[in-house]
Amino acid sequence: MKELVIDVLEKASYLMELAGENFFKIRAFRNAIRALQMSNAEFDAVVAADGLREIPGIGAGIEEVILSIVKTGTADIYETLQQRVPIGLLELFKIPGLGAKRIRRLHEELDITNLGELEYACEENRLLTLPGFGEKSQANILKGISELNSYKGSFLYPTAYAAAQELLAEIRLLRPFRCELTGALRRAVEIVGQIEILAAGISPKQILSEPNIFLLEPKEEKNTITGQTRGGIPVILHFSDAARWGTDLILTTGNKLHLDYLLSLAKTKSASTNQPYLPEKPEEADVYNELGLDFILPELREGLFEVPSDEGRKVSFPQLVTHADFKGVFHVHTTYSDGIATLEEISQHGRTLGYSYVGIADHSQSAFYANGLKRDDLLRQMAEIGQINAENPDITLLKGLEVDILSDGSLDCDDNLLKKLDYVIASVHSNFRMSEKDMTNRVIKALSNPHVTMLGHPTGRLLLARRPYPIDLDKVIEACHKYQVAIEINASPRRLDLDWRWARKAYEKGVMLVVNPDAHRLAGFAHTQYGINAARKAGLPKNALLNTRELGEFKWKN
DNA sequence: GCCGTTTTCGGCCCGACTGTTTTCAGTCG
Repeated sequence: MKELVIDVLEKASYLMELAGENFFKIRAFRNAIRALQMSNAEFDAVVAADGLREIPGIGAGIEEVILSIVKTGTADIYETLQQRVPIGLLELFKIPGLGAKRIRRLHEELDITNLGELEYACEENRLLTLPGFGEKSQANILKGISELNSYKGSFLYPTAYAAAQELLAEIRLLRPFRCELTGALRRAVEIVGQIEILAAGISPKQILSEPNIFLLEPKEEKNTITGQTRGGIPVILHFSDAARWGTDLILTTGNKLHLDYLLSLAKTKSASTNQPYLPEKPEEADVYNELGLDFILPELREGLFEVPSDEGRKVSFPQLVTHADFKGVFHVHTTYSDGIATLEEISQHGRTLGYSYVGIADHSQSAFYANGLKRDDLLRQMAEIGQINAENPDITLLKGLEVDILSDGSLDCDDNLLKKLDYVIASVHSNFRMSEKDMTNRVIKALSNPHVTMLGHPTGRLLLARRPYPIDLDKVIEACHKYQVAIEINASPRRLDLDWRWARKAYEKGVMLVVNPDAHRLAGFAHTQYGINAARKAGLPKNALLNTRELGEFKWKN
């Protein structure tokens, strides 16, 4: 319900911008949305207890709107706005460089009402006729549209995973012999195109006739059922049986390169067809054993690190890192900058999670948009951390800072202050459009500062939203090794940056890695698991991650 | 529209960059 409310409020706020409503009214809506997103309280319970007004940012007006959405699924203000502004214009906000004012002009002067019409107008050079729009704007818009199109049909891991778990639970109620998640989700890939599930001891017919299993446009085909979830995520249900469960689980888990590798080790089925095949076995491990391999974890099956470069040699992995190995996490934002949890709450939460330390790292001063910490704020925060630590001997909050790397590679905080901190994360948050060479030099210069202990989200990518900025990661990794700086695997499911493919390279070069939740609220601590998934995909053992060190075992610099 | 008072109306986050201008509006983080 909370998701629906936020969705309607968000759309309404964008429509208000396009309708030219009062700027501060729009901001009030945005603040209310943020307050709802950040609220840890159970939304339905708050509504039931008539407690919406107690959330700061929600007053009488927005309360009424929310209650209407809860009751009817929509609100008058939203319906009225839709009469005034074409809803298709909302997509245009996703194009970099387009905001409300320019979108409004595209609508009023070129009669554009959706993404398709805008693309067509660009192709006909009609944007050039508008004052304020030039060739570069038009080219950038076209580029933005083609990027958006390339994201279609892709879903972030957590979105697909949550929907898949729901579906799995519904199917398991029918008591199949076995039923498991498979495909890219089982391999914990950060972006997936579909949900795949393998079931045994149940027929397609049984599933199709079960009213509680929701599938949009279900189709039965060649021993599979395809369809979509409510959220429009494509689903494939595969069917197997007990005798060849292991084989089918491997075949559906993939990926193709991994299967090609397995097939290259397999026998040919018959001399006449010359087709290799995987042995039919009830368990996955039996198949691998038959091929002369140890069991390979699903996360590693990408046809990359698990495949030996020299034919005939076996690759073996050490025990991969798990959350149980974690002693603590770093990179947590608080109410001092743009987080919503207090230091006290974070300390308590860290203890609940069984951590012995939690690293605080708010934004530095130049991050105005995030209420970055000025010198005095930082000193005040450090004092408060000292106090909380004194009162809670079993968990330690570490004094840190996520300092902005400025355009020239200098840091947004002076060295005298930095040296007072337990650790420092350096991150790029501005001026992304630099040449690869300049960006690489910028970051390496920041790494050379002796107080920097970690490099934050090294490529700035936002999955399905923003491409990484150009940067020579080989050189950056080399510099991290030289200056003894750890590289962050940012566990936000939208970032997962450093990418696991590169994390493997950094590990092989002897660079320390660290999974950072980049939490802005208590619930954000749960993102750590996505970062661990990435670390496991990179084949990292416990000792590759700083998080598995005990407090006092950090050796930042030699 | 929300908030907090100087209690019923005034203030509400800022600076850099881009592409377009020819001095600046719009966007972004």
